[in-house]
Amino acid sequence: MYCYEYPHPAVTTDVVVFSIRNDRLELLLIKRASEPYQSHWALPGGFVDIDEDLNACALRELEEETGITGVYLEQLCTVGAPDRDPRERVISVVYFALLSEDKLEARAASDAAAVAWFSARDYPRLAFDHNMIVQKAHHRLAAKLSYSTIALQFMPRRFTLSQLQRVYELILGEELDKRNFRKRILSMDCLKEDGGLLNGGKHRPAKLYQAKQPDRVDFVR
Amino acid sequence: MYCYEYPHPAVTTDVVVFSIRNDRLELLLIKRASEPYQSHWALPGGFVDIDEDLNACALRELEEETGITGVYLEQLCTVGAPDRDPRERVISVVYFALLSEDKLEARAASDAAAVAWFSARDYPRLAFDHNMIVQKAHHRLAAKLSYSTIALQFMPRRFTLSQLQRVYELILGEELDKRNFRKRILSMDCLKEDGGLLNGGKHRPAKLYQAKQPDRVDFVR
DNA sequence: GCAAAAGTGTTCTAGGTACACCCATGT
DNA sequence: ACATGGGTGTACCTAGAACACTTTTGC
Repeated sequence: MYCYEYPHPAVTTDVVVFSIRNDRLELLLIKRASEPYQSHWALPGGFVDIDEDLNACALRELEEETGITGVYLEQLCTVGAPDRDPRERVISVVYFALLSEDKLEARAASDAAAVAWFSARDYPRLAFDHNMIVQKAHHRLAAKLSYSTIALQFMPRRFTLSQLQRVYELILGEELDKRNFRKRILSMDCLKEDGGLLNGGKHRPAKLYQAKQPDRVDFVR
Repeated sequence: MYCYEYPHPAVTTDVVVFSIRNDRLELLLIKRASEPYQSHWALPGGFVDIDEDLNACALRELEEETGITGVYLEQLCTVGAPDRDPRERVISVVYFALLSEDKLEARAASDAAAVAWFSARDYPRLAFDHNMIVQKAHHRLAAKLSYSTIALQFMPRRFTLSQLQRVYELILGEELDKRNFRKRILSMDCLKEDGGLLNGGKHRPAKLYQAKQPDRVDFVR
């Protein structure tokens, strides 16, 4: 037992994990194994250890519950309405994480009840206030596309400009002009030609590119 | 005594309060009355009550420690390095608040040890990780000037365009062109002419304006 | 040879920047 | 009358938007 002179809230981290899969923006959810909201879908997350940094907690819970590591992580907001969890007062520090499909393939293990990907435009009613949180995360993601290199976090090490354009289109929900897109991306000076070509289908092969700084998100424009 | 099966961190809110005073951007700090960091300057803030919403806590602590109410409040980030407070694990939800000078005059009471305003460009070494937090808040404030109507939160009910321009200049730290500034602000469609004039000094009186929606911060551009 | 995506430039438009003079008041 | 800040318009420039055809491959 751990006792305090004044009541203390519990603190959790939750993570909104996005990836591009099946030609759409998808969202990783877990099925809750226990009450409250048993068998409801929810964001992965859990309680902060008493000596654990907040983002370390987010990464640990993500790995424990979904097997996923090596993501880009960014703090989104902190929610703490007094009645958001029926058990006790819980304050949740929310992160959003972005994941490229190659990292996704490599680590598909899980120790949670159930883990599944959902379309970010069509997902079930979630536990707690998680629907509102996902909306907020989606909004932030779309906003950051226009003034940062954040979309590169969705890309595998090598990719074509058309693949990158498709990522933009899926997140923004609108088609973009190919020539203007290439002009703009290349002027950001965040990509380098890989030298390789991708022989995809019955058409001209596409040049492969890599991010100059795959682990950084830079502000541009 | 309040006891839990697992250890719980303490949760606080801290508030970075900015205002425009003495023709500069200033910052409200309190002098800590007790350990740790006794008699160091720090951000106003304190522990979240167990049934209290987070922003309600920020507003309450602000009023208790500085007498200030009626501010614009926005969540900035949450910090929680395990060793940031020597007493116990403390996670702090940080807000920033903006205050117009007229609200400031009206409520100058205080129940804290000492309260004082400092230049946002020259303030002392603060308790905890508060220096880093203030930097972050200043940065966010400057960024939001360019894509929102946030600067209006610094203005009294009635103000002139020159006064508003001065606010922009003080925060950004650079002079702006008068004609371009007026064109841009008026094209945002966030101001209405008050009808009144301000007879300031030995020069032509200035038109007074009011914010169309004084309690909202809108995104523009 | 045909279907399919890759790759490539120019024109137009709008918004931002640079810039100088007259106006209304107080002293 | 003069000193002070208030108020106004235009020319230029740059970045974003619109837009169509040739290239290279697989089948």
